[in-house]
Amino acid sequence: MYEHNTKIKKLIKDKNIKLTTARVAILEILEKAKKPLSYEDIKVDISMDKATFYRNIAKFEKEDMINSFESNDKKRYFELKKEPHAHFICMECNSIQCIKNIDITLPNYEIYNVTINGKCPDCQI
Amino acid sequence: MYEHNTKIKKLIKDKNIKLTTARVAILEILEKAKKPLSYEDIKVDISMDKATFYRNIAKFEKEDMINSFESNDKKRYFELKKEPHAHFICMECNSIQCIKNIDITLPNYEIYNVTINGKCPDCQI
DNA sequence: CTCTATGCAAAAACTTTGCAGGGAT
DNA sequence: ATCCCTGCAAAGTTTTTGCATAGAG
Repeated sequence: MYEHNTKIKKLIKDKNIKLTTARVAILEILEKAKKPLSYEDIKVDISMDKATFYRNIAKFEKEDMINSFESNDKKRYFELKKEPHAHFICMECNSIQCIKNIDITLPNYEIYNVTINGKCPDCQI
Repeated sequence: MYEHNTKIKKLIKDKNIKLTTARVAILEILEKAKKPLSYEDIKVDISMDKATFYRNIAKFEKEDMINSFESNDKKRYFELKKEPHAHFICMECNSIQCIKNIDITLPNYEIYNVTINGKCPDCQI
């Protein structure tokens, strides 16, 4: 079973955690999305209890498989871990944009992620 | 009344909003703190209903008098508006540190504030 | 078979809202 | 006198936890 996505399957098995339908489903959606998603975004596409969702998210974070951050709509957003980048959150339209090629370093600090709040180009009057 | 803090008083009157005990109290505490505070931090020093607190915070934000951001303890933190700077939030000890002298610009974006999550120097093993 | 994962329901934590009374201008 | 502000209580939102059952290895 779960033959339909070898890549996701491998992602899970490599961490020595159990391969379940719920886990495959969450990771598949995050992979396809190519942008951060919240529980509300994800639940549209899968039937899974929210407790299961959040418990799996917690496990994925612990295993360093995903990143999360909070937007200004009070929800947490999740994405598969990939090359480091910042997130821009527009306070007008609430859109989230990935900002690559941003270079932030602080001596002696280890940086996990960067969130920038402001007004995006589309929302400038 | 409220003669004890002319600066805060002026801050409020300049915005043409009513000068109330609650408003003066909140702004005085934020001014003295010199670092971002949450409702929980602030309520220790003043007796004020949380509804009043949050309604005034909403008004202050609308009037562009304060900044706010969310930490990873799920609470919102508030500070008086001053020169732009970033906030570093340590995921280990939950401390919040103001980072000045950081230069982040994105062409066509208007930046309100920047939050950096990671591990602070004290929490590196 | 054993141990982890899941679903359901209830709780938790922080913030917001409705409403009636109080206070600033 | 008018309108905005305040306190209280109740509701709202997102995330977490307890417990019994189901499922992966």
